[in-house]
Amino acid sequence: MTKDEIAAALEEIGTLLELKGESSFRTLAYHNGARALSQYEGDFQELVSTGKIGEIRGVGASLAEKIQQLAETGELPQLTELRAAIPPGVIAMLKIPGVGPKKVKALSEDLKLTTIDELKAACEAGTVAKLKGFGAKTQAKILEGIQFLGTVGQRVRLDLALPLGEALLEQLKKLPGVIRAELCGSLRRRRETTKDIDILLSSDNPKPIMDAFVTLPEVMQVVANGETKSSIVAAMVVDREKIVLNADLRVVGDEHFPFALHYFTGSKDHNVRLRQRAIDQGLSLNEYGLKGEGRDVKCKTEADIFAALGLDYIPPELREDTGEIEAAEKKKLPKLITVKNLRGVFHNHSTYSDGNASLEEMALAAKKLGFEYFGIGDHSQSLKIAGGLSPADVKKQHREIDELNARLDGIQILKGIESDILDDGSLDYDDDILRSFDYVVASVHTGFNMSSEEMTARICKALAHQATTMLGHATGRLLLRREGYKVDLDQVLKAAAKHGKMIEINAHPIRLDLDWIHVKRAKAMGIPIVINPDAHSPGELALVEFGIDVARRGWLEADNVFNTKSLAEVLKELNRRKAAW
DNA sequence: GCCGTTTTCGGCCCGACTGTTTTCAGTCG
Repeated sequence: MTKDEIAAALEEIGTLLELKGESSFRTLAYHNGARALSQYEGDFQELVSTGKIGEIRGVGASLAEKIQQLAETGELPQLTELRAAIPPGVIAMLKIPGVGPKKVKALSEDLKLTTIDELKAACEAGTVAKLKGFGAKTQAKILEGIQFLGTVGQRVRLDLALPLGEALLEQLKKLPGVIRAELCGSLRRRRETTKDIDILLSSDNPKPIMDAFVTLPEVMQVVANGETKSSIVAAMVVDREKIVLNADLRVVGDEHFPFALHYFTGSKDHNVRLRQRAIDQGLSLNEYGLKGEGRDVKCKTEADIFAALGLDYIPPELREDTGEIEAAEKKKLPKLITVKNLRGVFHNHSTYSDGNASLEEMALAAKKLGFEYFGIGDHSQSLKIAGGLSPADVKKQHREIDELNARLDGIQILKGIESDILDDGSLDYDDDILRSFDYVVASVHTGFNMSSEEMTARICKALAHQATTMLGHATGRLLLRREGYKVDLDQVLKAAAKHGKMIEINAHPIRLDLDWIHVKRAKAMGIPIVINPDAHSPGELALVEFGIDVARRGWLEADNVFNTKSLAEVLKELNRRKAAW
């Protein structure tokens, strides 16, 4: 077993033990061990062969033995037994918001429920409410949660789906007879979540390619295996999670490739509009070609298709029928930002709060990515659970930053804070301390159940505060896990514009908040956007790439994004803001 | 199950919130 597969197995044991009612400290040890293992950057095979797995911090004698066994045999009796004792449907119940291990244990043991469907039926019959510790409200909340899961379906986050899609694509590209191959669909458009993987390739000899596709190591199940289209269920461990997705492969002759690429990239709405445009010009567009009366319009690339229809090339991220065709016609498409435009980041954490690396380690990692500046934005004092900084901690951190800036070359650390927006909309320190920061990221972490009116007023008040530089994760959503708090984002955008504040695209792939639709609105209102990784470890700094995807989907150019500016320009602007306070 | 220049036993980020209770359990971040 690979390191990541073992980490996933430990994660699974931890979860299964939770459902059996094990001590939370013991189950936490499995989850911690899994994370420690997956983040280990040295040579894992060497650790296995020399029996030194226990040297990883967070892995003790017991876990080391289990890891060793999994690495050598791929099996562990403990895991096999746990899996046999707890049905997958019971584990799935954990995904219902508001339902944790204790509730699942009661539902599965006392009511003998084994699937979400059975749970739904039990709620509708009213039997759940009669269970000790449960009640009418809990029962209603569970039903609501199940409905939420239903609307989410089996979607998978971009950062988890992409590695699986790319793994399949790379293997296909190596096969003999493949001329061109690309990911299509929502993965190519870089949507936040995806429900299947679409792959297109061109070849003159599809049969052997199809046969190879349905026997790739990631294949769990073959759904269809034809000449031009095959479907599989594919699985891969990504970031300690087992990702399962449908994957479709379509093979076309190379002369059809650009048309099929455009067709299967979508979106559907974009395609409908483009086909209509073709009809208006006396042409007909489908996945096999662009045809006029008795003639084919030859196209070698997608750009040729757009050109034939009188349009500039439209990047996949913009193909949502939100005005891109009109803009392409007028040659007014944005020159989209790329990850190379970023010169620094502002919202990151260190061991001062809930990050897992020191300030210096984080700053050096930022330098390695080519950044000129690294802004720290640890949590503020009231967020105790995340190790929020007391005023004394702030002073200590600032002294360390001064010392590091004197010592380090090629990277400047900026003194920021992620200040909680308190329930009444005020910030989390008094003005004297707030003045000691170069900038303030204001974010909501508590009181998610407020009404939309209250939450909107709360955030708008924080935006009116002179110390606030930018708004962090605007809705607090966690993709496929938790809806954001209720807030009127249009009012928030108005307040940001009025007070000259920036808004963050939180690039962490579980958030991607502000979403691309509101990013586009923010751009139209002249609000500067900041792309922040919200990194809690050095490796997470690279997550900015997912923020770039959102920015591109929101039509942003480099000029619209504050952290494309040089260190000198950034300092000048931050100082200007402080001077105006 | 992990960890330790105060500990090899006894802790383990901890407080808010909700819904169930009548003093607390479960969930969340």
